[in-house]
Amino acid sequence: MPELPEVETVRARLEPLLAGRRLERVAILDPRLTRPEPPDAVSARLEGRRVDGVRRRGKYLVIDLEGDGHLLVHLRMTGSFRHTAGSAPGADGHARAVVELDDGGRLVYRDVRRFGTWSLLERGELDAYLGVRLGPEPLGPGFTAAALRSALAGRRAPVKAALLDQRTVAGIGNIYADEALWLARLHPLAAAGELGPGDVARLARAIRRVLRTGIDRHGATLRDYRAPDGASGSMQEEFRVYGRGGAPCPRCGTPIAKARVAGRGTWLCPTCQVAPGA
DNA sequence: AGGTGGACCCGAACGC
DNA sequence: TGCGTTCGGGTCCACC
Repeated sequence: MPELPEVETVRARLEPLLAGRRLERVAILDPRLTRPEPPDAVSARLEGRRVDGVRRRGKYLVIDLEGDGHLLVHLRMTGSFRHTAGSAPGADGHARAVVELDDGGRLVYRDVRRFGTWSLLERGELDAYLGVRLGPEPLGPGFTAAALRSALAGRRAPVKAALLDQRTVAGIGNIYADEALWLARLHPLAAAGELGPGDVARLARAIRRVLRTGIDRHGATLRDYRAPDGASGSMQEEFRVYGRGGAPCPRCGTPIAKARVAGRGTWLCPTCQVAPGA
């Protein structure tokens, strides 16, 4: 659900609301959110600090705080922010945290399934934390066909499993993995390490293209995902295979098939996406 | 060592 | 209609 394009959309909307603001009051309503840190300890360290900016790395939101602190937010499946200019009600049963800003604005963090996480990292901890978890940014200069080729080399896992591994490349989830593999005409079960240089080059291009389109469309709103102003994305209208079992492949008309790969629902065109060994 | 599958969570969709 | 069951999805972790 929130994958790179959705998180980037949230980042872009959050940045102007938060940059330069001071966090006056922070109420963490669900202790799961900051686990294993006690919620009161985290809110005490957040209160009174100014926000320097809001960045994104993979699917993580990085809220930079004065004094080299970083609030690292992962929305997982259903996390979302909702901003109101005044201290309007807003906090329903799924609110997990409420932040009051020094301009009178209020930010409510909601998360129906409670998988999302807030981690407050201090000086020097951020790079180590992200470094062991994330590969290159797919839209940054470090993500080239050669880089992807070396990340996939020798791996026997299905290429889809490798794409879902955030250390291969950061920010791809189930939806954009299926879309990128369709665009690159690769079967999700193809062994990652056995793709040819041309396959990998097509895949790298396809990844960048589906993610850029996702950002242009402000993400995909299937159920829960919303931007902080409540707006929906429209990327779901651009899906070629994801969730479209039985519909004709936009390239060849063959009905889209549904399979299970790496434990995930997987949609593909059985004609244009070449099966392994075929 | 690298890959796989279950746990976590809960609303929605599904099946009888 | 109403109830119980299954599904999904990102990441971590135990297991193979």
